[in-house]
Amino acid sequence: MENKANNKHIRPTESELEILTVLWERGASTVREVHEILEKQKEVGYTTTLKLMQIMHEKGLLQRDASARTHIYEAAVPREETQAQLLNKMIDTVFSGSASQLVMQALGGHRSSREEIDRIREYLNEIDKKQS
Amino acid sequence: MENKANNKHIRPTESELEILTVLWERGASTVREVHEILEKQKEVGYTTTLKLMQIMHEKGLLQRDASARTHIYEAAVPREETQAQLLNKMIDTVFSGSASQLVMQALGGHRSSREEIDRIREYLNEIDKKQS
DNA sequence: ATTTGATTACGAAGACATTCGTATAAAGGA
DNA sequence: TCCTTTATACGAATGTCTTCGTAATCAAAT
Repeated sequence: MENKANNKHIRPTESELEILTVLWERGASTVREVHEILEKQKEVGYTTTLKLMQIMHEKGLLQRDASARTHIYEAAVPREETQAQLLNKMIDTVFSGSASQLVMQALGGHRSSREEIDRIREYLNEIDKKQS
Repeated sequence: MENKANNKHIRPTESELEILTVLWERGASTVREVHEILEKQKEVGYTTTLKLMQIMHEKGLLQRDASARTHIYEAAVPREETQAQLLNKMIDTVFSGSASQLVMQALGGHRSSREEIDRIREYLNEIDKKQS
C-alpha cells in the first residue's frame, strides 16, 4: 500500500486546486515557488501552503522528491482527468445530467469571444466526423 | 436586515444543491416531500433533511411559509443564476478562465448525442446573430 | 563555533458542513 | 380525554478544510 488515491475519485478542494494549477503550469516545483505564486493571488502564509502540499502528498494528489533538503513537488494527477472528474460531477449535480445544458449556460453567461465560438464549432465538426 | 444572502455569492454546498434541485423541479414543497425524494438517492435521516433546509432558510437559499404547522419551502435563488455562478467559478478555478476549454472537455468526456450537438450548434448560431 | 535564515514536521485551533438524537408541540383518531 | 403520529426546534458530535504558531533540523555565512 502506498498511494491512497489511486482510486477513481479525484476530488481536490478549492485550495488544492489552486496548488494543482500552479504545478500543472509550472511543472515540478518547491513549496516556496508555489507559495510565491499563490501569494500574488491571495494572502496566505508560507506554512499554510506547506501544510496543504504535505496533505496533498498524503492523499496522493502530489508526489515529491524528498531526497534533498528542499523537497520537490509535482502533480500526481493528470490535469485533463481531474477537470473531467469535476466537470462530470457538476453536470450530474448542477445540470441534472445534461451536458448540453451546461455548455449553453457556459456560453451564455461567460461572454465568449468570437474566436472561442469558432473553436467550439470546429470541435463539433470533429466530433461529427468521428461519429459518422 | 432580513436576508443574509442577497449578495452576489450563491454558493450552495453539495447537499444543499441536492435539495435545491428537488425544489427547482417540484416547486414549493414540504420537508417530507423533499426528504422522500432524497431518500431514493441516498440514505439520509429525516431530521437531517429538516436541519439542512432550516439552515438554508437562514442563509437565504430557501424561503418558507411557516403560517401552517407544516412549513412549505421554496427555492429563493433562481436555478439559472445559481448554475451560472457555480459554472463561472469552475471556469476560473479549474479551466483557468477558458470557457471553450470547459465546453470541449464537457463534450469530449460526456459522449454527447447527435441531437445534443445539433442543439449546441444552433445555439452558437444564435449567439452569432446577437453579436453581429 | 556561532549565528542567522530557510525548510520541514507537528499539532492544534477555528470555521463550516453534515449528521442525527432528543425534546417539544400540534393534530387527529380511539 | 388520551394516545399515537408527525412536525419543528435545538444542541451536540463528528468530520473535513483551512490556517498558522512553534519546534526541530539543516545549511550557509560570519
